[in-house]
Amino acid sequence: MPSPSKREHIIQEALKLFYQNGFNATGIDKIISEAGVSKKTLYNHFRSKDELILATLRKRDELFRNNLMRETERLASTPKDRLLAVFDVVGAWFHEKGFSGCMFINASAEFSDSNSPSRVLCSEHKRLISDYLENLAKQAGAKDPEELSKQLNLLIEGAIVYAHVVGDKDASERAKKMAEVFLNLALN
Amino acid sequence: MPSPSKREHIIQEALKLFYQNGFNATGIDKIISEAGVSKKTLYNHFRSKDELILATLRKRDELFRNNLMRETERLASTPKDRLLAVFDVVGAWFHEKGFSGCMFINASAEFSDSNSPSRVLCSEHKRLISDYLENLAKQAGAKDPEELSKQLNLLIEGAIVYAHVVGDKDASERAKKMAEVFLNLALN
DNA sequence: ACTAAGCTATACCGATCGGTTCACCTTGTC
DNA sequence: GACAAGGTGAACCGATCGGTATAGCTTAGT
Repeated sequence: MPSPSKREHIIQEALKLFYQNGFNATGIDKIISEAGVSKKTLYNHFRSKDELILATLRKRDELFRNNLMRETERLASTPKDRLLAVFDVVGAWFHEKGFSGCMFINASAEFSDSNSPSRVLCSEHKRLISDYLENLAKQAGAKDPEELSKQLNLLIEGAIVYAHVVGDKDASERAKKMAEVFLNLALN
Repeated sequence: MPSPSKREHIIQEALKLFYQNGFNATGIDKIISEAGVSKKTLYNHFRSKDELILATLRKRDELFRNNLMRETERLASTPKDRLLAVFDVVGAWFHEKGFSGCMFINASAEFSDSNSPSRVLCSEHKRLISDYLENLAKQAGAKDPEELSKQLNLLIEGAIVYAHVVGDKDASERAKKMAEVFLNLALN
């Protein structure tokens, strides 16, 4: 059977290239040369480029959300503090070199069919983050946890766009201040 | 000299295709066939695809901001009301069929070099919208018009992403309610 | 009526796209 | 030591990419 570690390695390289240069702009040849793998091996693990993209997005979702939760819970201990700490985590992300916006927003920009597996995954990713926030909001005792989580999520998306398109890396701080307002409104 | 109307027509078709299907995914051949124009004519008006993209983005910026201002000023008469009406205008945009997010966010996702002319234009577009909001905020008597405009802009970007990626077309209403909070804080 | 310019249509260019095929090499297993 | 499986590297496929060249048609200006 094909080696799982090879597969993982291909996905790792695809992650970098797709994120840095986009999906359509990144060719299969670039990926295999960067991964140091033969074309046949790649197509042994993935039926097509589309499937590789899908696997890459799944990996990104996993890594991103795991990191978000881990860092959020490391920075703060109460649910309320954590709902604010989320903005510090994304702020640190903005300042990472190589930051190129949200990979799922980027993917949604490139794939026009909103029913395609990739687009569905993008939507799912956002929903899962919203779920995490909603859970924290519940624990914090918010009146309407779903509404609060959607508000905070909207602020996060706005900050990401601002950081990426306009280059305002401090957008997370503005969003955090705005989040405090709604947090206080929701918690009493 | 090349006919300006031909040039305009090419840009119109490019606008549709680039917006609906993305920049890299839209080939020159598709554009000329859709525009009913020969390849030579296109390259008579534009040195390269990059230049056509740039001209298309400039046109989009012009059309989008003109429409935003016109509709905003049609829907409301006082500066404060107009700052809220902006969210109704983008809400109507979300519900248009063929809505595919913000063309400048999409372009920023496809072009990785943030110093490229296209990316600079994207950043500029967002700044010009922020300027418009700031002007309204000033007229409304906001304490810190620049801060308020950036807050509202961030809400707008968040709503756009939510509407496009998640498909929640009512994100503009949530953003509007959130905007009211900051509007009231800033106006007194 | 002649000319010059802008147009169309088509063929063509080299490069690259996603994907397949083939011959060979390496590796672990019985 | 034979064999199967997964790997490599390179050739190859048809299609498409952005861009150029050529030949002929239409139209406006003098």
